[in-house]
This record gives sequence, C-alpha cells and structure tokens, in this order.
Amino acid sequence: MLSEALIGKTLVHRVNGVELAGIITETEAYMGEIDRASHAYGGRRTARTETLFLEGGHAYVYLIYGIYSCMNITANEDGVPQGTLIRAVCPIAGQEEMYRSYLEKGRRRKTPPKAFEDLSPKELYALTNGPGKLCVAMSIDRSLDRRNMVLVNSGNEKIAESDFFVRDDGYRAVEIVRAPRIGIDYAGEAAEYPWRFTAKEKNGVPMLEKDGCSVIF
DNA sequence: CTTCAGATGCTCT
DNA sequence: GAGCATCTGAAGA
Repeated sequence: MLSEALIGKTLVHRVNGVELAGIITETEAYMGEIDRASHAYGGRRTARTETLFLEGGHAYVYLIYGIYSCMNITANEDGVPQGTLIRAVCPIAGQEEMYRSYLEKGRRRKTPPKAFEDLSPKELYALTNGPGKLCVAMSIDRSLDRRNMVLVNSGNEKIAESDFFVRDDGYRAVEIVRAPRIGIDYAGEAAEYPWRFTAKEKNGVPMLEKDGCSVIF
C-alpha cells in the first residue's frame, strides 16, 4: 500500500531556492470508488475530484473548512481515483522558513511567538503534525494541485525535475502503527477501516532511524 | 486532562 | 444551503 510505503520518505518543496523538507510520519489511504470516506466514492467525478483520477504520483491539493489545504499523492493507475493523504511530516530542512510561514500564514494565536532557536523538537514537530498545518508550513496550496511528482531513490536512478517531490533519504520509522482513519465520522463503516499509518512516537516526537541509528530533529 | 465553538470559502446537492 | 479528510484558544472537570 502506497500509504505505508511513504512513511519515512522525504517530502520536498523548494520555494525561492530554499528547500523545505519533512519526513513523512503519518498517512491515510483513500481507496476511491469503494471507500465511503473518499471524495471519489462511487466514482464521483467532478471538477475537484478529477485530480484523483490521474495516474499515481500526482499531487491532489484541496481546500478544507474554508481555511486549510490538505494534500494527497495519487496512487494506482490512470482512471483509478485512489490517493494517500499526507497527515504529518517531521521537518528536516528549512525549519526556520517553515516556522516563519506558520506564524505568518497560520491562524493568529495570542501566545507570543518564541524565537526559532528556542523551539524544542516537540515544538518543531508541532509545526507539521497535521494535514492542514504541514501545508501551511511547507507552502503547499491549490496552485500545486494536479502537479506531477516523481519518486526518487537514494541511488539517484531517477531524478525529480520539479521543485515538489518525494525522495528516499534513508530514514525509517522504528515502528509503523496501523489504525482507523481520523475525521471521517460521516463515512459509516468505512471509518473503521485501518487505513491510517503513523510512525510510532516518543515524547511527542516520531521515532526515526537512519542506518540503524535513531535520529531526533 | 477533556470538550467546545468559531473561523471561513469552496464544492456539491 | 449544508457540510467539510482542520486547528486554535478558551472553558470546564
């Protein structure tokens, strides 16, 4: 399942020459026609869901609750409207830009902002540990809808030409937890399907490793 | 710790 | 016109 395979991969968005990158730590599979929680349930094909029908590797970005963007990566072949919702990433590059973006574009908060240098790993992860938040931090909006992304591996057999893609930096979740999806109570029985994948956390931070060594960002 | 309302605009009926 | 693959701060237990 693409959703599980994406855990540990790195989502990259280059903006103004700055690389914003995060390790994917939470995903959900939306299985299309048979999935009552999917925008394409029953084969619904509209202006918005048209993107989901693109072949695997395209970005599906839509507006939710009038405020936030959510991003999926399409799965399967052309005409099969399946995708993976990216629900969380762990920032590994461009964190300062992400923080700035979060303060500027995120909803206003009363608490005075901390200096970037004072942020704990947990607070850094909090910038991108939700589907709406990660899009704010990584400057992902609907202008990226329908964008073709290319999966590359660390051997560089394929190279992404775009500034928005997924690659393998060699990180792995210590353990992947499988559970029901979130925020889809309207979907009846489909809400119970175990199609959510998360990197196991410790102290509010995902447990990640590289080359067998644990890593904390 | 837990609920709860409000923000806001697009999509689909 | 209703509802939504969310997030935040405030209020309550």
